Amino acid sequence: MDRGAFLEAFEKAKAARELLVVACDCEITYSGRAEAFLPRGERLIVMKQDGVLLVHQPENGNPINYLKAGGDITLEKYEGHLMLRGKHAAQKEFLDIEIFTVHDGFHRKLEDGGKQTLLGSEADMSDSIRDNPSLIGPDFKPISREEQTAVGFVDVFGHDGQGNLVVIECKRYTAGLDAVSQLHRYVEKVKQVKGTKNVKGILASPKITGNALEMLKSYGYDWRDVHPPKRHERHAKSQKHLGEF
Amino acid sequence: MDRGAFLEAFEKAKAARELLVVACDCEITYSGRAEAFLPRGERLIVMKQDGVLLVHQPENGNPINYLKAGGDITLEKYEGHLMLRGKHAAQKEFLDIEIFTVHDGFHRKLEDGGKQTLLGSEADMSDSIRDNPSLIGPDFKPISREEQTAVGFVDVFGHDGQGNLVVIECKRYTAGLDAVSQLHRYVEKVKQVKGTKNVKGILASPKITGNALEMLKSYGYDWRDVHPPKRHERHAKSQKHLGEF
DNA sequence: TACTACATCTCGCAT
DNA sequence: ATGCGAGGTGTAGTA
Repeated sequence: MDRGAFLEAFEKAKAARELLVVACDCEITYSGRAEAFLPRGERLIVMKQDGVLLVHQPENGNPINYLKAGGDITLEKYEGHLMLRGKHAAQKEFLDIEIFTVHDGFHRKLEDGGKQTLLGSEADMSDSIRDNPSLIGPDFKPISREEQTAVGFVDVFGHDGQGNLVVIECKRYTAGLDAVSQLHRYVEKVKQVKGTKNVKGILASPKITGNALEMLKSYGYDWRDVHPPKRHERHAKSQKHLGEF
Repeated sequence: MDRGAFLEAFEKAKAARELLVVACDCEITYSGRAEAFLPRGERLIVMKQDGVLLVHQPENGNPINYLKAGGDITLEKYEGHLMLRGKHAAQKEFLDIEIFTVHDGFHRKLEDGGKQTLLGSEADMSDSIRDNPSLIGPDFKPISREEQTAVGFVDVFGHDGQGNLVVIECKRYTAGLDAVSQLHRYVEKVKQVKGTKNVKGILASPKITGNALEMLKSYGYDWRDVHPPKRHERHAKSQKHLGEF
């Protein structure tokens, strides 16, 4: 793909708000929330239909450089080659891509109204606990789930039928020190707002690190081994549930 | 691009570990850390040279689906169209992309040994404080920075010359409740390890939320308005520094 | 490997 | 717009 063809392709793509993809040899400067420089090399550049700009190196999952939607992207001749400039006035940032050689590329309008459905999130986990409180303990009675009460974002909130409030924080992966700190914050807040010291803290996750468990115990909280639900597990649970009747 | 050409392109790209890019109409199923389904629509699929697989919708910055390097990717005929399968045995996850129509695409070996240099990270910020302790206060004396001591990950550690140890947590953006919790964890750890109660906590960030400031004060800690360094600021600082001699 | 914390985090949701 | 927390977070650094 020669320079003229790419300039033309870019203008068409920009005007029609099409996806533009190009493999090229380039050098990149970013300035905004930080400052960055990437010396010359071959990368994949993607301009999406909403103005998102991505630069991918040939390995690793994340873009090495990017600009969010809402900026302005231009392509112009620059000292014998090309300069692709992304400017985001609102955020005072820019991404300058000096393009030396354009290898391959295309542009096209993509039609996609699809929304992904996802099962196994932390929200699904707190749903699961609310619907199956015995996962926490035989006496646990859920009151609310992910409710925006005066105490803030508590994943599951309940009581134990023995005069204690119970605050549960869920993590869908290994719980670390940060999760314990978060739980502690919620428990302290509940104690303050409800004006009681009878508040138990429970961390529910499929795993917990050693240091986190130690810190959890030092606060007097407990850990429960709970996994985020998946389809087959939910299915198995439904069967068991049906069997109970 | 017809089906046969894409099958051939895929096999060449896979064998030579080349970048493969394709715009297509597809339907996607993921199972692994969670379970997800994305109904039919037009997307951009990228297979990188290390086996990373990305699916981008025409808008938004993040891939809607992906697989990390280390898995196996195959393309085969499937019920009259194509199935691109990524399997990651180690992580027990798979990404199945049923491709109905291939629109555009190319494959190419990209040569890129470039590493990005970046200024303005949190590490740069703690460097800046160590080199310029007056950013914290006239009496602050830094001792260590990001050192892995018995106290753990403390961004900047020092004393105030008045018998108090000082723990500083840096955030390059607005500090929230999580940052205060983190600082609190470090201060408590230092008190415990050093066997003293004379430990001050300081949160250094360009901004802090109201609730975070309130929580910070309730612990008796302080906030300092510090910005992550940028090139021109560092330049200005160097000039000032030179001027001091 | 496990653990920890950063990230130009991004994204959605609620106030 | 800001605050807050999740994320299939990813990634780097260290023990």
